[in-house]
Amino acid sequence: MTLYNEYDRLLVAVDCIIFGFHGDQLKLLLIKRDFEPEKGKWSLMGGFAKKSESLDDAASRILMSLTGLQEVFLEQLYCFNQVDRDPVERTISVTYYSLINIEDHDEELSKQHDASWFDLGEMPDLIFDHNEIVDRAHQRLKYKAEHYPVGFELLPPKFTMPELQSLYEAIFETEMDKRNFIKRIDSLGILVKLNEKKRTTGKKGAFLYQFDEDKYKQQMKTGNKFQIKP
Amino acid sequence: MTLYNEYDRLLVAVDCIIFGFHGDQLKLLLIKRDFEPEKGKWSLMGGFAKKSESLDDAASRILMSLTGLQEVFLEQLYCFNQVDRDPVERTISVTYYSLINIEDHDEELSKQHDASWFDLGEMPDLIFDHNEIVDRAHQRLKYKAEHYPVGFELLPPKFTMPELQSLYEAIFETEMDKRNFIKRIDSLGILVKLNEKKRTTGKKGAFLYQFDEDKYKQQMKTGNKFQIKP
DNA sequence: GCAAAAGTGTTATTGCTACACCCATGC
DNA sequence: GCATGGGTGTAGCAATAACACTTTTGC
Repeated sequence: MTLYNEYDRLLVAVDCIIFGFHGDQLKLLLIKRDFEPEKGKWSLMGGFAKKSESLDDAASRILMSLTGLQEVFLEQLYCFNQVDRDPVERTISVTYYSLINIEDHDEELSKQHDASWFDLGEMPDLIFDHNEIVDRAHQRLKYKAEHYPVGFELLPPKFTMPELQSLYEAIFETEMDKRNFIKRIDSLGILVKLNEKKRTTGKKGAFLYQFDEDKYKQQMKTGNKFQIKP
Repeated sequence: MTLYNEYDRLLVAVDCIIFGFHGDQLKLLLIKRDFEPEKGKWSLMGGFAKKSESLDDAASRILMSLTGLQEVFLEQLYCFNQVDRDPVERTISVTYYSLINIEDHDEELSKQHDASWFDLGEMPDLIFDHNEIVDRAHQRLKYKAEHYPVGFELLPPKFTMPELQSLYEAIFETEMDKRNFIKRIDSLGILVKLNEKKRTTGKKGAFLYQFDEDKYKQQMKTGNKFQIKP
């Protein structure tokens, strides 16, 4: 079939916003771009879509190539489509944001790409419209973390309540009362409290918790809704 | 410059989900497709992106060509990207949803496209993945209408409380208590009550209201948040 | 023994839900 | 005069927000 012949074909970039969390700070993994244009500037990790591959798969591939991670949280964010956003050629960018446990990523790989982590509040100027993309990703993360249990993706499997709280404080850019926070989390009925303490922070040590996927599904079935208010 | 030479270019479709509201029902404007493949089947209105045009502009153009409307609510929904979603050629579809006052659209134009309005609950089978697209659009509309004053886009400039309520009931697929509904709307402080009644429905007639953009902005400035709970 | 972070309950207020009767008018 | 849809208030309950002291232990 040779229908659709008269129409334009476009370059489709796939760019990834990679969130991590460490030491009370939301962080983003950025690369030093190693090709023209804008070689040497900071940028989101990206690549181009292939004809034989879905964009979802392309995003996975690109994320994998920088972090070594697969099967992590990865969701389409938005298609940025201004005509002149890339000076070389008309390119649209379909963006995906990812939430990873910062300890899991492959440091060797990220070194190869001249990548490094930046606090969300202290980002350099990025190429093209990437700063705008990051803003939108943060907005989406705020929404998503409020209504779905995605925060845990940014933490190790075992984490403490103070860690969880400071994660949400970083995402929402607010401060919260710790008693109210714990009450809210507790009432969700989706965590398991372990009989272990993490002793690295503080001197008393804090109990470790785990997110329990099954408990979460159970809660949703019974009509309860996940929600953490900012 | 001839960078980026090695990469694939893709067909980019732009499809529009056009919502309307009439007689207690959320409705969608669909067209009978007049070209192959799937000629004669029901479909969303769409077109292909041009190299020299942003996708936002393409969506406006496509919406305009079917409804005659410009400057109406139009927002990007999602990029559907499965490799085999269009059997002819690899095509990604960047979708936009629109909210229009059903009385405003140009019936001549829509006749030319063999378009007609369907209740959201009584949709025919659509081509490709368009049913899935509609589902996602409805999900988005639920979210958007809950948190932003977009419902008014679906109504005439002057509307009654019972009309507004049944709009929200249609969007959220729930029933609401009319006293609580009015209380909530009133407390937002964004409507102007007019000294006119609409007498077509019922025998008593219902007071007309108008949405006041300035009042809305004022309310948001003072920290109030728009929210209509389902 | 003291500094640093973890853990723990109660109260006041606010917001939300549930609920039933009268009103105005067209026929 | 009666049928139809429009309009109105309150009370009980649940969720939320505000708030301060004690505990543990590494140094």
